[in-house]
Amino acid sequence: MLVVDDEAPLVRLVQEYLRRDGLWVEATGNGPDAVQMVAELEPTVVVLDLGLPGMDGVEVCRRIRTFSDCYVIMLTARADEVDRLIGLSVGADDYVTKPFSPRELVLRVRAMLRRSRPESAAERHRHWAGALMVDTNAREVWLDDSQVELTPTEFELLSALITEPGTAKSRRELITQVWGEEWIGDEHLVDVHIGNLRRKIHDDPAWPRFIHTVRGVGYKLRTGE
Amino acid sequence: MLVVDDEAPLVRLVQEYLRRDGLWVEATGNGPDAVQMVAELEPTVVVLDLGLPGMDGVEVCRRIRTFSDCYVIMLTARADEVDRLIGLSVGADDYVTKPFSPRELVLRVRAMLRRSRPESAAERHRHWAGALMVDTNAREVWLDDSQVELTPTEFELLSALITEPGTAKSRRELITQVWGEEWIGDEHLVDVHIGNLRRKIHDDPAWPRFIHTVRGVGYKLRTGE
DNA sequence: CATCTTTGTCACAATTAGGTAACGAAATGC
DNA sequence: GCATTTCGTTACCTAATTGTGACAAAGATG
Repeated sequence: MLVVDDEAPLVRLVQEYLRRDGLWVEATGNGPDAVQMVAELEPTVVVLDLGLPGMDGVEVCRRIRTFSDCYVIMLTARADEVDRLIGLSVGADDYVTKPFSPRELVLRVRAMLRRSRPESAAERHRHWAGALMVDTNAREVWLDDSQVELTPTEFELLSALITEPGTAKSRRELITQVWGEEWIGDEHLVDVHIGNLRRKIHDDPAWPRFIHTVRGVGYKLRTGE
Repeated sequence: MLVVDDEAPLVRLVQEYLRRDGLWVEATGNGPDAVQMVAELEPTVVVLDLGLPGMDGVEVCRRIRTFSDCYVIMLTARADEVDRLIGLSVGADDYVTKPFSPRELVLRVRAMLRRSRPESAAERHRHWAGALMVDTNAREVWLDDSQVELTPTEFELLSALITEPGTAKSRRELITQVWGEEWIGDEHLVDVHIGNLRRKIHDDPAWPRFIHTVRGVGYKLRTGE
C-alpha cells in the first residue's frame, strides 16, 4: 500500500486511517520516487495524487503500468478531470475526487484488496501439542477430537504457552502476555488459572501430558507425548 | 458491474447508487474500452448507453456477445428505439429509457444479479453455514428452504460473520464492517442486533446452531451443525 | 527428619459480560 | 403526511468469570 501525495497532512491522515485498518502504508511526495518505490516494494494498491510536483500523476501511472499491474487509485482535485482521465485510459483502476472522506478512500482500498486475493484471508492459526490443538482464529481448543470449553483467561494463557512450545515461561511473562504489561497483583494468580486449565484438559500436575511445572520459574508446554 | 455512458454526471450518479447498494461498479465512456473491460473484468451486468461516440451501443453489445454471456441493460433516449432494438435481436437483456430514475435502474440491475447463473458469477456471493444460506447479491437469507426477512443492519451483520465462517470476530471488527470505521457508540449495540438476528433464524444462544458467543471477544458463525 | 520454600486446590465475594425488553428517534414506505 | 419499520440507547437480570486468601501438598535443603 503506497500513498503518493505532496500534501503532508493529507498523507498523514490517510496513513492514519489505513494503518488503523491493519494495512502497511508507505508514502512519498514526488513522482520519480513513487515509481521507484512501486518497483521495490511491490505494493498491491497505490493511491496517487494527480497534481504532483515534478512528474504529473498521469505520467507516474503510465510508468507504473509498464512494469506493474498493481491497483491504482487516482486522487484529483476537480471532478471534471475524472472524465478526461477515463477518456485517456491512463490505466488507473478507480478515481476519488478531493475533498474526499478518509472513510470513502479506505472503503475503496479495501474493495481493491478484496479483489486482489479472493480466497486468502482464510488462513488459520493453529497450534498443536500432541493431542491438543489451539485455534486462535476460532478461539477453540480441541483435545482428542472433542472440544474443550475455556474461559477467556484460560484461553489466553494456553495460547501464550502453546505459541512457544517447549519454552519455559516465567509467571511474569505469562502475566504480561495474558493480563498486560501494567498488571499489578500476585503472581500466584497464574498458578490458580493453570490449575483450572489443567483440570479442563485432564492434565495431572504430578504426571503432566501438556503443562509442565518449571520449578522456581513458571510453566512450559511440552510438545510430543 | 460495468457502466458505459459518455455523460459523466449520469455515470457518477449511477455509480453512487449502485455502490451504496454494495455493488462494485466500473465505468467507461467509450465503446472500445467497454469491450476491453468486459473481457478483462468479466462483470455480471453491463449497463450500456445506446448513443456512444465512436462505436454505437448496438455494435458494442454485439461484440460483447461474441465472447461473453453477461447481462446487458441498454439505455436509450427514445422509447420508440426499444422496439427497433428488440426487433434486431441485439442481445441485450433489458432496456431502460432515459430519463430514468436511478432507483429504477438499481432495481433492474438487482433483478439481473438475482437471475445470474448460479454456477458462473454468483458463487462468491453465496455463503452456507449448514442449513443457512446468505446471498449477498440478492441480499437474501434462506434457512431450510424458506426465506428469512432481515433488516439491512441484520443482513450486514450476518454477512460479516458468514464471510469468514468459524472465525471469532470481535465486536469492534463487526462494528467496523457493518457500521463503518469511525462509528462511535456502545459496542453493546452488536449484542442487541445479534439478539434480534438470532430470533429470526431461530437460534438459541444457550444452544446455538449458527451464531456462537465467544465470551470476552464477540461472536462467530460456526459451519456445520 | 525437620524446616522452609514453592506449588496446587478450594471456596467465596465482587465484578463483569451477555441476553432481553422497552422506548424514543430516525428513516423508510405508501 | 401519516403509518410502519428500523435503529441506537438504556436498564435490568442472570450467569459466568475472576482475583484473593486460606490451607494442603510436594519438593528442596541440610
